[in-house]
Amino acid sequence: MDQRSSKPDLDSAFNALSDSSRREMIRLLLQRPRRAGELAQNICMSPQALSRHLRVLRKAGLVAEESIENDARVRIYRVHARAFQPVQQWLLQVEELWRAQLLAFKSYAENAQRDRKSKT
Amino acid sequence: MDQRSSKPDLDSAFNALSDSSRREMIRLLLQRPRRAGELAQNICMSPQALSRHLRVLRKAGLVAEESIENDARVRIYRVHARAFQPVQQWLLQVEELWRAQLLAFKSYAENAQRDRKSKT
DNA sequence: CATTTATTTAACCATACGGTTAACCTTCTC
DNA sequence: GAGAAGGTTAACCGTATGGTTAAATAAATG
Repeated sequence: MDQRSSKPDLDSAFNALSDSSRREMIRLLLQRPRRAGELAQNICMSPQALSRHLRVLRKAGLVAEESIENDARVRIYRVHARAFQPVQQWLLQVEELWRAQLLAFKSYAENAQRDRKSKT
Repeated sequence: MDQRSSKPDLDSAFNALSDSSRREMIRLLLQRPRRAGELAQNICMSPQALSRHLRVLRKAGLVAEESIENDARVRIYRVHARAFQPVQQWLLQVEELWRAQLLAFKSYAENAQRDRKSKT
């Protein structure tokens, strides 16, 4: 019955996206799958630091690593777009509830206005 | 020229959403604006802890507090839906780039297939 | 005015995060 | 095989986060 453990994927996904370097990495990996070193050049960060960011993204399921046949040392990173779906979905739900709140307020305001008119 | 300081709003927004308790608070506040105590009942959390979560949401701009005329002790919290827009927008951009990547792969695959056919 | 009510802030603590340096794999390359 | 290349992990350290208890604020209430 612990609420905090109900959606660990959303937690880690949102958390992974809360860092601008990681978002930039996502953006670069969306252009095309890249090697870690390639990212390090563009992000201007030490390979070690970048590797940790990659691990955060990997654990959140947002990126996947795959080997390449030529050189087994390098791993290619690719965005796993499916993992964004829960995030998108949550935000869409927010939008939906927001609209419902707007409608509720609108009808409330209209009722209040009608009540004021009938009172005078 | 510091990349990390370019989008502090997105950072704090994503970070604020990376906690399931805070997401639940958002959900409750979307149903209707509520007082802090009301949230504490539903979230099952000490008022102090909840207040800090509220501050995180407030600093991220996701919720706004407003006073109420009846009792000036209580503050009503309300979702500030506009603040979700940058987040949504960023994710939409991801989706867009993802589609571009899909198209690129598709054309690559088709070319490869055509090349194989023409070779035989 | 003292008390209760509603909530936030302060102080404290344990834990988590992020960067750096150094060490470690693994696989090319000679 | 020795060494270099490409990356990841380990150890360390400062700082941020989150919860708790206790104190503070502010206003309704008796």
